[in-house]
Amino acid sequence: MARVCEFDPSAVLTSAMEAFRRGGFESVSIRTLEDATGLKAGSIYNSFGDKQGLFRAAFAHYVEHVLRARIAEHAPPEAGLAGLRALFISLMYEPDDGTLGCLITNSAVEFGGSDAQPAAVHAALEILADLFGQRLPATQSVKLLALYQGILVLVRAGWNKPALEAMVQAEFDQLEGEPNVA
Amino acid sequence: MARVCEFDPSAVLTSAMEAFRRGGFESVSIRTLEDATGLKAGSIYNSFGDKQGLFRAAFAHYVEHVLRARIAEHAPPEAGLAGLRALFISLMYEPDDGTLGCLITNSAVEFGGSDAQPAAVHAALEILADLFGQRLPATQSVKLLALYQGILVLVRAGWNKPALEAMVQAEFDQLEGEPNVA
DNA sequence: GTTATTCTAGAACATCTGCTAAAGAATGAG
DNA sequence: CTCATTCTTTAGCAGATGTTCTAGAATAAC
Repeated sequence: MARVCEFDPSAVLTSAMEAFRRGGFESVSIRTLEDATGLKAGSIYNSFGDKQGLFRAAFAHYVEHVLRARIAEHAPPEAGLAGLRALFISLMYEPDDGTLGCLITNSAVEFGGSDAQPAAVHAALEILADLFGQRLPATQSVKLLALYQGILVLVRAGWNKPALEAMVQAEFDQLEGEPNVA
Repeated sequence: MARVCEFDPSAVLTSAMEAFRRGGFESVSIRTLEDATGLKAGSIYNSFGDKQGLFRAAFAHYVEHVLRARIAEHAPPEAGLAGLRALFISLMYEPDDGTLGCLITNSAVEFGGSDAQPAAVHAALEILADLFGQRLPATQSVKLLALYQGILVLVRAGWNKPALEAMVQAEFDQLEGEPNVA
């Protein structure tokens, strides 16, 4: 019926996602996104409506292909607390030293000041909260959620990673030593 | 010898600080800072050199008058672990529901993607690390640092505060129940 | 091959960005 | 008062910003 798209949507979203992870929403320009994705501005607007639309798509892509993939890899349902431990440890071994940052954490901070915190951010945090809540009592699952976010902040800030890793190990040692009922 | 400044430096820095806490560095424009501080662009550049200079000054102002003041109020040296508990709880009772956010946490995230993470951010994190380190063993003090950052992310994201508060109470109950040696 | 439809390319727009230059206003030393 | 010095104000610049418009290219049903 008409001309077909030339680009690979998944590759484009991955590139845009990376750019947004690195610089946040505001300070990544359409020109930068052109370079990152290989698309021209016209095509971006044709495919995603506007910059926010591309961000929304990239955010969803992140939740699906980074967050959910990480959970599936390290902490599948049957892996229990050991899986959660592996999940936390994996945060210290990100490809580029973790300075890319987590798009969820970064967005929570960047949009936290505006009136309209995107619902997607809250929903993404809820995924982690649910994951922890299935394997630990309420207070401890909230603690893990906060710890998770805090670790990502510190990793992005370049904090000493061995110290963070030792802390995670000690924390899970304690968690596994206790009688815990979800 | 010459004309004297008309503005109150501390008030100006407080206003600028608030603007930066709300929106970060990048997305707060000089025009916004003019409105926030009451100064005209010319005066800002005359007094602080450039936008980064104003930010640096506002950041130092935050460390001195918000972070250090909060520590002095809730967790003076003699207050021990109970003081740290009060410090953490205070994060949930910020004037504007905490959506302003912590300038340190926000900056760690915003500048984490660039090559040059400002040294001031690391130094500010170190203040907290030292505070915790004086009252707890290493692994637990790192945990508190991460928890602190994570709580600020979650508060800024609008997360359920009573749940966070309960988590903090439980965590410190456990911390005080153990035999801890710094 | 025609044609309706969709994608791409590139230029262009209005607005906003950080920043500066020039002129006017206030100060205190002499 | 005089005058050098410093602050404040205003206007404006050059470049970047998100977005749109138009022309051209590719597709697939007919």
